[in-house]
Amino acid sequence: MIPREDLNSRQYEAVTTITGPVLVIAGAGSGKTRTLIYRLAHLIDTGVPPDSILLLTFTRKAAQEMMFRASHLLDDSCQGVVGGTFHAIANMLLRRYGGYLGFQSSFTIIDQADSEGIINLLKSSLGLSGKGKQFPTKRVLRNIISGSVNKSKEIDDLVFEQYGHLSEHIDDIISLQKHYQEFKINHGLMDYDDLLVNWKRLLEDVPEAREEISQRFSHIMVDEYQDTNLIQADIITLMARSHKNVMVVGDDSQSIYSFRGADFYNIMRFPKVFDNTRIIKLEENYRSTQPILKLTNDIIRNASEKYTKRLYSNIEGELRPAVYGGVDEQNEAAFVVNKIKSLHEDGMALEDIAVLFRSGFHSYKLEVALTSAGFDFEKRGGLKLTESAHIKDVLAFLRVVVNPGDTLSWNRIFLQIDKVGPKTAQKITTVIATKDDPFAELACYKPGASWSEGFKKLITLMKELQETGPPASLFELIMCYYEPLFESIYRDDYPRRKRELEQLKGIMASYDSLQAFIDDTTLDPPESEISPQAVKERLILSTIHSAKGLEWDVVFVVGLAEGRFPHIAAMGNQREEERRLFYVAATRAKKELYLCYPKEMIGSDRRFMRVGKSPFLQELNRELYRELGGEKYSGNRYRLAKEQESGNDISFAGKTGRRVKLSISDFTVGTKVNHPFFGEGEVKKIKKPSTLDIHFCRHGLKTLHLNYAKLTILS
DNA sequence: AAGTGCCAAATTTTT
DNA sequence: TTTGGCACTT
Repeated sequence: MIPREDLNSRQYEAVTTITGPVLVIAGAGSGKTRTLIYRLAHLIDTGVPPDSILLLTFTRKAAQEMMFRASHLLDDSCQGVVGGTFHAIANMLLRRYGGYLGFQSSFTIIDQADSEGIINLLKSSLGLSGKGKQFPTKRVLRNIISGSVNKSKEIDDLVFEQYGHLSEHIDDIISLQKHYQEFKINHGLMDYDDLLVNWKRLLEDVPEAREEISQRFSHIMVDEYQDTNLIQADIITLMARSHKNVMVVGDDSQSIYSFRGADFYNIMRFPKVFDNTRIIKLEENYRSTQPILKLTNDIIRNASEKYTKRLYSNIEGELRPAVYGGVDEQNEAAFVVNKIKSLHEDGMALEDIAVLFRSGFHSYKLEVALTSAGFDFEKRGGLKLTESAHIKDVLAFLRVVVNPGDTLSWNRIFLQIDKVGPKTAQKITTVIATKDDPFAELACYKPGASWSEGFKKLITLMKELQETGPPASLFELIMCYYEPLFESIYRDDYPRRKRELEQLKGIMASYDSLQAFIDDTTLDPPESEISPQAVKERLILSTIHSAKGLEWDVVFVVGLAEGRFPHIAAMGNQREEERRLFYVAATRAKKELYLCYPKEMIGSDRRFMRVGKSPFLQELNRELYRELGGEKYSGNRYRLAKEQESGNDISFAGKTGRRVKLSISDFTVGTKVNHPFFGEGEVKKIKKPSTLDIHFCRHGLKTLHLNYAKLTILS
């Protein structure tokens, strides 16, 4: 039996006494996932076979976390429980039942970049490229095309309201969309949306499959229900229709994936879809101290649309959250590094600290500062290993072996050959890929004189690859061919990429089915770091999106500046979503919360510009936080931090290396200098350790630090 | 017509 | 760090 003494009465009720549909609406840190896991335990205790229980979540991280916590609480009894993201489950089911829908025996799942690639390809072949101004941007187009899946009646609104000037292109857009769908079907490709659409189609159109699947999963539980889109909600409804053993858990204030079609109204609809739904509200917060909770409640207070929950906490603590305004990004980073240093010295484990930010690149400055201060960290969000060009190159070989109709991968392979450009590659691709046996076709293809040698090598490789062995040996074969090409393509950072390929080899070695490997690398791309479990004692840097559902003792949120957070282009509903994003970030903190922003940033025009604190910070009640900075950190301590930093890391001050390092004695009042951003200026004042006041013709008076500013002396 | 090389520009979030 | 455009070469 599983101990359940830490459940409150309502959670206990949800877990044990309720059968049939349950909707749990719960605030941040109220033990949503825990309730799910206890229910899982309860089901297993009462004799439900583990492998007939389906646990669904939205993100990979959440799925991993959930399964980890389940295994932690249930030990071996959770073996066989099926858990994962919607897409991973969809893939599993479609591989098994896809025949009912007339799928070819092999299909390849493609990622966002691939579908954009197809769109571009079609655009040019349909004569729609060029003069791009009137045609939708990549992102708009993507929304139109993928949006058609979830809310097709809104396409017209989207195009006409927001992009009214596109109305003359509506036929082009529709034909592009049609071609895109055809292209995918003809080449055995499926994107993320297709997985769900086909899953739903299977459940709707094929009664025997629906029956079998419903019986296979007699109990369904969904975490983060506010992140599901309409199709996913429909799938849940269809799957649970016969037994109604479904429990969903969500928090409307944490809905941050609407850009993907997630719709938190699904929560409100749930009781209407399932009769006799029991609704349970969990309002006690078990995560954060009262002062942090007060602030986070204040963040969401200003939301224009919300379902009021009054969160309360019984966790003691007096420390109010802190707001720190740095003079610039370096200073902001220095503050975070200093604070982490002192926390760590006081005995706080690094893995209990996290730094969160809006976008992947907001942490660049901090990453440099942390590295030079000797901290090891793990970055989450941003580029994944499988998204980099060299990995995709290698994967392309494997993908054509699995799915010979995969035009995109063929194209990628041909492009690697010297003297073959986009046109030639496409020509070969169109000739061979539509045939029944592209490999045989390839062997007969007559290459041009200038690149016949490389092409012959490719043919040899492809022959060898077809005599399939285990994935690891395929990798060896590919590398024999690819490595020489690879060295010449990526001369600059050859070693780093080489290391990543080694990593890929390690991952492949653990698979014995090539198909499984290909699917996993698309649905569940490995992080670029090696064995995340092995290294524990590490600080986490993460985008807020990837931090969802997790918690740390101490949380820093950086980059809370005007124009950066909320994102500059976010208006209306999107802006509300940014606010919820901020809410999610702040509610990750258990004991201490620091909100930081730089007062000066480098704008897109490569000039410094002053920015204020984020509007979300401005509207907060002043009494709920402490304001740090001013005296304490802009003074000595700040300079100290900067000097330590630059002392450890010369490359930061003069990355180019050719710049002679100037010392304070090289300057006198009146020295004319040049600065890469500010232009020409004149030294006005020399301050203590190595700081100069310089008047710039175009930007006025600036205080610059010698170790940082890339100054050259003009006279 | 295709391929190469260089410089400039931009870079939200994720299944 | 990767992509796009432009001029130049094959």
